[in-house]
Amino acid sequence: MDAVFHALGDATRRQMLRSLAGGERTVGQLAAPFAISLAAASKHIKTLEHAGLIRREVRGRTHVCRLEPGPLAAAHDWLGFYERFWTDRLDALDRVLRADDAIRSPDKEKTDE
Amino acid sequence: MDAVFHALGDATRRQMLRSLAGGERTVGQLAAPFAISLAAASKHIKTLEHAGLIRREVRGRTHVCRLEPGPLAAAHDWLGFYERFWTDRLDALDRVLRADDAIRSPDKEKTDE
DNA sequence: TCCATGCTTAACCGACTGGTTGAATATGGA
DNA sequence: TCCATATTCAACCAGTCGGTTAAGCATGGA
Repeated sequence: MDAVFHALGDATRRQMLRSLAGGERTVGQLAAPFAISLAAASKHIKTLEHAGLIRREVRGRTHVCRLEPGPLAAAHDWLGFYERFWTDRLDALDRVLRADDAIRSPDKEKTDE
Repeated sequence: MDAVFHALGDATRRQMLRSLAGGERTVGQLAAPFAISLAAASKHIKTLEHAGLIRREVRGRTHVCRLEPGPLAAAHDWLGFYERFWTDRLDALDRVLRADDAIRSPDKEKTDE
């Protein structure tokens, strides 16, 4: 989990994942959009691989990468735990607006406890 | 987004968020479970604050923190973009199992392109 | 066989990270 | 007023990060 969030905490790597969402990409293809050396890109890719976010298949002299969605799903689930906080908040706002609009009953924002 | 994922990329900070899911916590309360100095905990909290994940309210000499769900929702949404990859994968598995169970029609795993 | 291609590795650099300790700041209470 | 409490700030340290350049290693094709 540490490795996953850490890997996601870099815009270059997130863009690489976006690219991989379009299908398989070689290391060179992944590196192309960025103004960095191939060595630097290679490190980014290794970071993604280490986090389990991509899988690499060596075909001849090219390394073909594909998205590995498992860790993304795990991170999504982890964040999902907090879903009630933003939905609750919207519900609370909704209640306040509804009450305010109708009968003017003061209703304090209630943020759990 | 960089700051958010970076903040989440540390187990200590993630545990602090979990604690805050239970309601408001002071800096001291957030720091208590960890075998680190208060100064170190203060830095973690500042990191969470900088990422917009928490809000701080100074009450007298204590600093009370509360969860700020917005960036968590944003991260959740960002990951949601990839949802089709793990659901697709499950769908594919489902199709394979179903076909395998019924009529034995070979169906290659299809990972988009 | 020889060379271009695709990519990794190694060594290095400046910046940042997570941790420390010690001092500073500000509030609350006796 | 004086002290304890709650917290930050400043300086420091070792380790990691993202980047570089230069060299190395396979593979594919002429």
